[in-house]
Amino acid sequence: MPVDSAVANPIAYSTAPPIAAGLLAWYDRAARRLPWRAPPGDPPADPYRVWLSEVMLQQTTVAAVGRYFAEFTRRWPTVEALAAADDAEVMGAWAGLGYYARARNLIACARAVAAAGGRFPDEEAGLRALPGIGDYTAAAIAAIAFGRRAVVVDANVERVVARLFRIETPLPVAKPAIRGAADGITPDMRAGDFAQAMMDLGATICTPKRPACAICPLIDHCAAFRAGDPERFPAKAPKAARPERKGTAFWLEAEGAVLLVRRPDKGMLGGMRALPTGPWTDADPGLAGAPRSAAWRSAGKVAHVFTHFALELDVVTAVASGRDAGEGEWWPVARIGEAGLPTLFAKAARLAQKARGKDGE
DNA sequence: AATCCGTGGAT
DNA sequence: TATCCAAGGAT
Repeated sequence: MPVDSAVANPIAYSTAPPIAAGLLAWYDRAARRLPWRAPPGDPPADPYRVWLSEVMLQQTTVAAVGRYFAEFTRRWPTVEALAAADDAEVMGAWAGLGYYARARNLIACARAVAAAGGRFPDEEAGLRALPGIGDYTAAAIAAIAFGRRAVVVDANVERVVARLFRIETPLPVAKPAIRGAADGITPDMRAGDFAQAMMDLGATICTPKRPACAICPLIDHCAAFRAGDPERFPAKAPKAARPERKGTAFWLEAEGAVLLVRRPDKGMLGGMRALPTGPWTDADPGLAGAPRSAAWRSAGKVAHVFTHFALELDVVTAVASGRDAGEGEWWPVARIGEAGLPTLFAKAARLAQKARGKDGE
């Protein structure tokens, strides 16, 4: 197939449309070197690493992904190794990275691929059918790991394209038009490099605020630059206000261990270890939902902002005389850092321990 | 189709 | 400090 030669030949853009040609020439000079990425013009990176990085990078910055990618590939170097891992180990390793449905889907996807022989599908449709792989990720893996021509549209591409063509329609209504425009500039050759070049451009030059148009390789093609208003694009629909909720987290200690629970798979922080909590509501729920009645004392409050609401969590502590089976999981306090708590509960745990330390000990 | 789902860095 | 926003997906 011409796919392989397209990937292997770094000069294959010479006959590409002008925008792609200019962008690929820039990419050959300026590509960011990233642990999961093959250098420009090189053969594609390992599909497992491409897939893992793409899932981690969903709505997540390159800087945040770095050490998680290193740790995951160290512990699970292949898709078969990841498929064989315990769920709790993987969820714990993901703790702090956010959007935990990604970790649950990551496990399911690894097992589906391993069960099918350990090779990822090399076309968009097959990839799209796997858990946690949507339109963007399917296109990205097909292009980056397999050299397929695919229209890869993430938030960077949306911004670059909206500016190039000065698309006035606000997101998300503009998505089909933006995808059509992206299709129109996607070359047949080096589709993976082109996709990564668009994302590098969006991340380093065509930034949301104060884009560095003076050094942009596409300056001669950009309608928004010509009009003098690139920062206006992409237009976006106004977003809803963020409500505030209140809740209580319970730190129950007995014999040097603290009671942890596993949250339900669906909903906030699904599938993660956590401190027991009551409801998260408009009004302060007090001690509703306490794992048992006890002399609860407040250690203070933790503020945490999620995507669609802000939470103020009152952290209360108590010491129990003994452990009851079936309440949850009694975790050694001294090793709480290894429990894989999401950030909200890691903050709450720090506060609880600080308060307990003051009490005496 | 609109809503739900985390976190931390940049501005 | 408050707001924005990032290599989106599932329902």
